[in-house]
Amino acid sequence: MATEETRRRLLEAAERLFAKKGFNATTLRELTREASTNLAAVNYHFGSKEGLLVQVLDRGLRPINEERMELLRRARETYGDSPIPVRVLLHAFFAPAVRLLTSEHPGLPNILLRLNLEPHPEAQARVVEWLRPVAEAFADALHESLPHLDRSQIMTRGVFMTGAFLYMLDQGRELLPALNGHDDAEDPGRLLDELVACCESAFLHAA
Amino acid sequence: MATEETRRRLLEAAERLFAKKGFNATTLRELTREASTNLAAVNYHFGSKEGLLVQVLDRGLRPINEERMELLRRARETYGDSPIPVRVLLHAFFAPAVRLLTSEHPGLPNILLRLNLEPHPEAQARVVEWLRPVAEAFADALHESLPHLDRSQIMTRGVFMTGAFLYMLDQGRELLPALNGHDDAEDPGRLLDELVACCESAFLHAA
DNA sequence: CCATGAATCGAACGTTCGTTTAGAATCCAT
DNA sequence: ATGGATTCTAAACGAACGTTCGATTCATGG
Repeated sequence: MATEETRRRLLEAAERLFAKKGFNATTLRELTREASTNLAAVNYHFGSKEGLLVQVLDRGLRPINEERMELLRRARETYGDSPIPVRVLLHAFFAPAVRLLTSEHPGLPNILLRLNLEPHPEAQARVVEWLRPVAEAFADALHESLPHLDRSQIMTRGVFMTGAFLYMLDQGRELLPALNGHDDAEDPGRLLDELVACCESAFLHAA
Repeated sequence: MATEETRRRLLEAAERLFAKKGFNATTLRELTREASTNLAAVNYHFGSKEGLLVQVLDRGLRPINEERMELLRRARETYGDSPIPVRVLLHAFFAPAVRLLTSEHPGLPNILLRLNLEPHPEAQARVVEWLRPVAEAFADALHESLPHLDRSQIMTRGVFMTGAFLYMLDQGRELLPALNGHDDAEDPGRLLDELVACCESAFLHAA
């Protein structure tokens, strides 16, 4: 058979179901039924259920981090040796994530949030491994632009930012319309603007 | 036997284990062993595993919400008919949570975060039921203090705020020290100040 | 056209889970 | 002290899980 087809269907079903019901609560029987294949397919193609999770994360996160680094590189060129404005840095960090996580991989924010809470050592280690260089690069750049903040404060606000970001991307499409009493689809562009503005304020506020 | 003693031990073991391993990943066998009682005790005292979760949440959240409303009432008295400063509102909302969630119920932020992500309909409905009047009261007060923001924007930033808050309280004790390279225990007071300041900035920033 | 390896399939395995049940132990009012 | 209600215990149940395995099907290069 088209050798990549089943893999792809499994990855898509996994992303959707892991986000909807959680990793542990998603059964391989349901997942493989959703992907129109056999129960044994996951273990054949990915070795194990957790191996499938790792591939789901890799498929979604790698392009985001690559684009983040590319935008940071371009900003560095644009601003030469002078500090890159905080707003630009935040935009470079958030824009790829907002774009890809609202369009191609809408389930990932939920999966990532869960990953911080549930112990999946292998998958967690992979995510940290992918994210660390990006986080370091942006923390360095932020430190240049905000010399009055020490690294500890930058990290604190970075965690603040990350939590707010993931929580908002995940809950934005359900909780917000419910609370607001209408269900006009959240405009990703508007969401990104709000996010960048909020985080910029959080970073710029007097220490 | 001292009729309340077993219940209390079960509630404490549940709060600790649900936070550490998650609701689904916590087995009643481990939980009841931790509470030095029998496997059947949970079903006897709480009807089911989910009944135990509901009681854990109630025990932790009820005092927080009561104290929030009390602080809001006092602020209303203090400021009379003039709008309550945003900083005061945020403090009234966060302070009880920070205090109780860092001392008596350190596991609750994690449980609450998970609850937003995993579907436990009964428990979720209870939390919403407890939180709704509080959220409404604070949203009203915030709307008076920030008339240039419409209700939708206030809710958006409230969600932003809640995500950041829970994520920070939960990750603050693990992720932050790891990222900062030292493990001095986070000072709850300092954490609260940072939180209020960040959120105030996020609310005050130009729309 | 057939042989070969990859891919799929049905079926079963062993484990673990939450819950139930029947009975023993304990407590308290009489 | 005793009888009934409350609380605890041990054991078992049925269900559902991830994984494994041998057989089967399929695509493909010789």
